[in-house]
Amino acid sequence: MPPRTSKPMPSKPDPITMDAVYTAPGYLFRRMQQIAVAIFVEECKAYDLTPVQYASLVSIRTHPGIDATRLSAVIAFDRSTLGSVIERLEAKAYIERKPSPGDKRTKLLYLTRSGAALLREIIPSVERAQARMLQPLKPADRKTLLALLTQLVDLNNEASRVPLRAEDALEHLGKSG
Amino acid sequence: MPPRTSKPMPSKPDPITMDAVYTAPGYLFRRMQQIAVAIFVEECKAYDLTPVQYASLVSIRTHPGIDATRLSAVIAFDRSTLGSVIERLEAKAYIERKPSPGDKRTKLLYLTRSGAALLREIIPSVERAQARMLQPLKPADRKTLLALLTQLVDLNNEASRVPLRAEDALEHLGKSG
DNA sequence: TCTCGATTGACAGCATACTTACAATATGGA
DNA sequence: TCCATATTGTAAGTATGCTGTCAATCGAGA
Repeated sequence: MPPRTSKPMPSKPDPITMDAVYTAPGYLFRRMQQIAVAIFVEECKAYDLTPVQYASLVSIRTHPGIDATRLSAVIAFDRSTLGSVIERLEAKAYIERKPSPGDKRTKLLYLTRSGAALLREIIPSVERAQARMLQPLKPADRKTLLALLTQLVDLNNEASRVPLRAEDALEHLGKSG
Repeated sequence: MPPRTSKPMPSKPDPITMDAVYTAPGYLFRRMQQIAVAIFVEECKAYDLTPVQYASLVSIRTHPGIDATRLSAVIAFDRSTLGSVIERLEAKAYIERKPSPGDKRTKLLYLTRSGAALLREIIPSVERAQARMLQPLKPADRKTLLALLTQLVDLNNEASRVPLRAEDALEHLGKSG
């Protein structure tokens, strides 16, 4: 509860408003990201998994044997950040790293049995979290917001430091040589 | 949309899609935040100021003599994070910390002359950055997105770990003793 | 007035998210 | 074949963003 002092307001010099911050798109995006992470963590706290770790696990399940660099392109993290994320997931025994037979530089990523199990279990919590983020809006507005955001993120893809390179960039993973 | 083709992938086993990630609101918020920061930093790189530092400077200009805890409420950072932000701003000589006459615990924050000057200079770059974030959308869609996002952030305020407590919570700053 | 609970700034620790740099390795072209 | 170039994982460094904890201080009620 904010302290509600009901004093008469004397002289505050020129109350320049905070609107330059509060109405800026960048501020709203940061706030919304903060809120989204808080909701995710709260809903999933029984599993001790962060949003980033969750996205990584889903990607590894979708692309078993992917390497770290390609994984970073698929979920739009930079390689450095992803390195420590992978370390933590490996420490928790949700994934395994195996040396690539063809390339001594790369290590291939696989879900462990326990990682796959966790993923199955956590999905309801994740869905609850995702729903809660948009809950306050009217259903029609949720659809509108998601559509506009999807569009904007896609059109701005190249503006980010680590653009998303979706599955198309990974076709060679399926090839034989 | 990112190139998310549903073409038949030959030798990939059971191509579980990434849609569970890509269409999740939380993922879109994270992506958009990434993009927004990248655009801000790029437009403002001549000034070496981050979005968070900018918001802090604006708040201190609006509320001269604010203390760190109240500043954290006004821009919705937690106190720990803000501590290091303030340190950096002080190291760059954009702000000063002065002991509070009434309360030995708090230190009051003020813009320096150089901080005020920087703020005046950087505003065009910040506005360019904010505009660029929404640029790819049609003007009507920009308005819609901003309106929905403003609404959502406000309605979800309490869900974040550090809810925004706007100027209303700061009335006592105007008091004399 | 005195004491207890709250507040404040500081610190340690963890987890993104980015930068640059580097060694090991791979690859393509002369 | 050999070399210039590129890629890969890793590391160090900076900056949010959160969790705790702590000592100093403040303020309100007994």
